[in-house]
Amino acid sequence: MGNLKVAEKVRSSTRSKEKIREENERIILIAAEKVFAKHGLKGATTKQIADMAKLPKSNIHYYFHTKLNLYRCVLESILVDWMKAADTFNTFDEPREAFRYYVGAKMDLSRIRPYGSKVWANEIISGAPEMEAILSSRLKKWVDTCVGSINTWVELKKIINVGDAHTLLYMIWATTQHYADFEYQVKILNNGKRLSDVEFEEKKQQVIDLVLRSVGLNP
Amino acid sequence: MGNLKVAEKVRSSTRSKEKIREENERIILIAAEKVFAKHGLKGATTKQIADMAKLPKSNIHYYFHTKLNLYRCVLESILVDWMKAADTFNTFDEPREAFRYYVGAKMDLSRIRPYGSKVWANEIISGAPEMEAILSSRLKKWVDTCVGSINTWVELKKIINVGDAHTLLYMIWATTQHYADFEYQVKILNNGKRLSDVEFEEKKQQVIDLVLRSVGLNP
DNA sequence: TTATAACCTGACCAACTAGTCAAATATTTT
DNA sequence: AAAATATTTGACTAGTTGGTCAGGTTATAA
Repeated sequence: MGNLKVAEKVRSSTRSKEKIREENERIILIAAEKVFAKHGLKGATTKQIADMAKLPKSNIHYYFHTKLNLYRCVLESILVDWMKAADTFNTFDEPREAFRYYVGAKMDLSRIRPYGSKVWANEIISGAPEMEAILSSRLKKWVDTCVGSINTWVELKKIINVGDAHTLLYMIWATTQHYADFEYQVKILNNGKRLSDVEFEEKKQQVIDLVLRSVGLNP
Repeated sequence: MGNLKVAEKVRSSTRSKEKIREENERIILIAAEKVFAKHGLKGATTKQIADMAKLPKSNIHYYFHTKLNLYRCVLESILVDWMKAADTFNTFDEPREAFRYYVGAKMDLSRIRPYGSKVWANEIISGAPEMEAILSSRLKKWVDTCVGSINTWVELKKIINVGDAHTLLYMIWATTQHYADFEYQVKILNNGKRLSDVEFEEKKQQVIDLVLRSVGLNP
């Protein structure tokens, strides 16, 4: 009887209410990210998300109430990683290092979290109805800082005059995110084979070199 | 009586069966492109397309039978413009001109037909279920030719060694299409104002310069 | 003029969808 | 042990969706 009680307590502590919620929310968020990436907010169905998460549909609504709310939670969690990569840009004073590590971080993010990147892309393509606030506040502020850094580097003749610094940022975003958002096209044009880890590291270095040369730096 | 007959004939010739079909198909394709751009294949509804085209929903089905077929027709019509821009690349023997005019053509396409670019992006993001055949045949062939040209230029020391030429092509595609696919983000980061024609021409030139420098060419 | 073929569209339907709810089960607190 | 709280889930519903179709109008060929 004593042993049984211990056994129960162990089981109880490994599946406590808190842990249950934590784990289920995580499972649902991962499943939702995949489904939203493939079909967008409107095209995704809660049934698909439930099947992907291997949970009954009611469970999805129990934890996240509505599809729109779940979608917003997915976007938020992507933004965290996005901003984490963004931070690397301001970690370095020299443009060579700033670009090298930021582009590298963005490439890594595309590799590690391709579905997240696709959800973000889908959201912007469809008019950013849920992201507009974040874009015009947090992202705008970060971009302004970056543009300032780049302009300073131009003034100090550390990099070539690129005109509007936004253009350069967009090139970096677009190119790095291409490997996530367009990964199916990349795969098809790579003779149907997904890029291996080694191949991807090669491409990452090539993208870094392209970016550095584009601002007049010798890689 | 004779006059009436003439009047009828005029009206008849301006709205002949052939013209009617032509015009309605055009109107529907344009409307569908917008709606598919915003919501993707699954998320778009035939009702939305009908409303956008200011036609009854039955009319959409009369001309295109199914949503999937209409979607395929939209994709096909986009591919035509895409390949037209692609042709510019092989029109020039010198890399400076080839890149300059190809990047310019792709930027123009993003400006002129942003919804088309978005539909294409959506299709690839969602796994290219309808495009896979085209990508692995027509597009693959074109890309192979381009890669060949770029490699030749590298061998002739006309441009710097960029490693895998695909990486460079992806950078060009991603950057130019960014101005169409992410135009809402571009707008928000441009203080909420859409790029004017003059501004866009500036960005186009900046993108061209970035690309040229990235391959070691002095713009 | 008449017959035929193409165009047009409101009404309809079967399938699907987001979200609800009540009842059952499991955990935690008292 | 019992009460309170949280999780689980099948069954259900109101609204939406792609697609059909009959019966109409309009253009064209005979």
